[in-house]
Amino acid sequence: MADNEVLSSVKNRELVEKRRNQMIKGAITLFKEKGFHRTTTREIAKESGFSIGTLYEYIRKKEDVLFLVCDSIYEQVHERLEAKIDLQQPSIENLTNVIRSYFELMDEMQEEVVIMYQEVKSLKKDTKEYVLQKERDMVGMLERVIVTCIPTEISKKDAELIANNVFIQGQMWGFRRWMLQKQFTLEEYIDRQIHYVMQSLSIEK
Amino acid sequence: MADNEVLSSVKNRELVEKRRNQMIKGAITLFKEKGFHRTTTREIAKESGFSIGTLYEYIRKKEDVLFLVCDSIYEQVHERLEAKIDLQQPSIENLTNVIRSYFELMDEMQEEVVIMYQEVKSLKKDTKEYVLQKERDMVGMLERVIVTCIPTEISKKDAELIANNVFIQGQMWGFRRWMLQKQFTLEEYIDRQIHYVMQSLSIEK
Amino acid sequence: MADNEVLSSVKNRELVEKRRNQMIKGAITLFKEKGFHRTTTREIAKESGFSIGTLYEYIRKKEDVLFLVCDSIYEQVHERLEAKIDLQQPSIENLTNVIRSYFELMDEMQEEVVIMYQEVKSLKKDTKEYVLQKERDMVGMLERVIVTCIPTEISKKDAELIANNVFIQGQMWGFRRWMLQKQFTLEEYIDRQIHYVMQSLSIEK
Amino acid sequence: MADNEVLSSVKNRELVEKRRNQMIKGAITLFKEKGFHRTTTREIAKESGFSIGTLYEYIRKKEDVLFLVCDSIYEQVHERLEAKIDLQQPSIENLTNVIRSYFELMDEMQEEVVIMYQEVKSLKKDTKEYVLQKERDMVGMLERVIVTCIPTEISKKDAELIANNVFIQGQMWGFRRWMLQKQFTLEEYIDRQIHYVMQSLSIEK
DNA sequence: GATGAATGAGCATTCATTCAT
DNA sequence: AATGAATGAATGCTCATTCAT
Repeated sequence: MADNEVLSSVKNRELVEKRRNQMIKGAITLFKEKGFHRTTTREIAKESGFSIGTLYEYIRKKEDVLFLVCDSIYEQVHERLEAKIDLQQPSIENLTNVIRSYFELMDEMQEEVVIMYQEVKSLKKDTKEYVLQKERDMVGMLERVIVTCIPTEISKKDAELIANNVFIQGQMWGFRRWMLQKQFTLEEYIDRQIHYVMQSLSIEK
Repeated sequence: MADNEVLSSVKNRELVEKRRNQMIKGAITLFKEKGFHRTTTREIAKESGFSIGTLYEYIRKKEDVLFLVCDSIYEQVHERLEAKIDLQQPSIENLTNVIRSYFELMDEMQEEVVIMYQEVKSLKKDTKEYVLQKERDMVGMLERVIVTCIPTEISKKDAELIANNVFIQGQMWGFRRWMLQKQFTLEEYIDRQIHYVMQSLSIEK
Repeated sequence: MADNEVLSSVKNRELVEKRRNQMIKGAITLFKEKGFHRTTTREIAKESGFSIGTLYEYIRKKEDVLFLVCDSIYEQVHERLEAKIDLQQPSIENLTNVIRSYFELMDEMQEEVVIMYQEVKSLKKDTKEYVLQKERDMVGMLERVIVTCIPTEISKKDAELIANNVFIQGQMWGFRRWMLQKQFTLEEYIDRQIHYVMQSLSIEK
Repeated sequence: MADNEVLSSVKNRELVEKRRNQMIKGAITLFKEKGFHRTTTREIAKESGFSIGTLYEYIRKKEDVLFLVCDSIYEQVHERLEAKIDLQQPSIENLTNVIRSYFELMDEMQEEVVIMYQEVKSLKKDTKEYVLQKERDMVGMLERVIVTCIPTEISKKDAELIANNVFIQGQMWGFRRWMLQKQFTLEEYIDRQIHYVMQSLSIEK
């Protein structure tokens, strides 16, 4: 984890992790409701279950909370997605499973994804770069699975583009829910999108 | 236009329109740089070429500026896209032209699109709903073109999904430029995406 | 004056001067009581007769108030001292008059002098340098009067040293009042100190 | 010493003294750099080599540290000056030696003297009175040496005034170093000032 | 209609001090 | 005796909004 990118006055490692988890949980709740800018540090502290003074024992700036939140979300997505991929042997079925898992994950983590989507831009250059790199990694993961699993040849660029498409179609389910979730069940959405992806990869399903 | 959703103390219609256009132009410049929350009303007034007092003669709340900006952007996109569509007779070529035009437009208006993307959430319920309706309209336009132009049958749902995919693929070119624009030229991007869309529509190209 | 070293959002020159004078007056009252660090910006605003928001229309940082205060005090001392000097023809009597005036001035402005004495160090490098230059100028004035008024020759260095001695003996009357003002009346103090200075300059009185 | 003016939770006398010396040393280092108000208790604890909790075992308030520091500085000055005086028989040479020693001491302890000069005012009434009494004592020492060493008669008042002058001329070397130390070497400064003092005392040198 | 000075609620952040371990 | 995590009052500063001219 990258918690250690953010400086803390408290030395006890375990405690730092514990408090930061409280903080991340509290902050996500609030960011969902009102976004980063409209959430005050006092609210974060309160929601996290400690005082404003204590909050600042574990971070240096309000922005650190946002970074911690973004980092944590990616960490979770990454971890859970990797779990699905690692265990499997390359095969078409495998590919569809991964994509399906990814979509399901995006469904479960809708709110978190929306936060990331809308707030990453508020990070300072360095930390933003750090978080975007994580996003690149995730797209990279999808790309690798695509390349590995399909029997046909595919150019690097095409793989990359399709990986990007899949990636944001997953996110889209969450941040365009007001449009999509009225028309589709999750199942339908996943089935159709996978169908089109397979077509793109010239695979009859 | 929906300028009249936002109340103004000034009665002279023309003047209101003129001032609001200055304001929108100024605000877009600033929002591109620093986002809505980090831009102050004073800055907006200055950039627009009038005083803070005058700014508040034409709006009621800071949020009104954001609404005006979002509305204006959609208006522009809508207008320019409609121009492309209206003139054409339904045909496959026509469809690809529309999609191509849309992608090109998204390229030209990248920054504006990013603003919309990241700031709409800051609008209050009512105005947000208004803006999102515009987005629905645009997706609807794409959907209609798809349905009209292809010779094959396609279900409402499939058309809708593909329209949504195209819609956000266009936006993605702008807000994921840090990823895509390093790998693709606009031409390449458009060609590949259109290719996949056509595949989805079972049209050999 | 150097008011213009401190930026103000308000453009009306006269108003700026008026408000800053209120501010300086209020701040001096408070700084006398509790010093710069223990005085809050809110207190300064209140004592000056306006709101905290208004205070910050006329300064950028709390430190600006201190600078304005220091600058204003020196300005006054300088002005009043110069008035005494300009009008007179060089003569021994003249010299004693200037020194006497200086001591009397230091007596009148005791509190202000104490503020300067104890708070200048809190200024940032640049502004501190600016204020110290004013102090150098004042010592320079005394030095010039000494050199001009006495008939005997005196080295530059000696004149400078004596000017410095006189300068701080004047200040000492204020900031060591707890010691001196119990033992001496102002008259006595001035007479004795002038006596010694004249001795230093080898002038029989 | 007056350490016992400041209450400590720790009972072991030796330990208290040891810790307080660490504290005073650390605090002086920091006060030189940034003054009392800008130095935090945490910094003092760290610089002293122990934790913030431990710091508060040996003092009650932050101001206690300042008192301890001021007291310690005076103690040192007093002690070292007394050493010079005690050993000598009254004589003119003796007087010049004491004054010379005092000036040399002020040179060595410049920074400490500046701290005292600028921070004593931050002490609460009682402790300030205590520290100022020490200053009176020191001036008294100088006064006594003057009276004792010169063959001529001198009034109490004149002796007091000259002692005060010498006292602050010594401090002035430190706190006006930006002005004086560019023009004079320590030797020159001492020689000239002693010369003038002797003149005041009507002693041909 | 235009201006810009005034307002004060609101926010991020700091830091002296306490107290359980 | 020593530690350092926790606390929250206090503070500098910002900024949307108003309103007299």
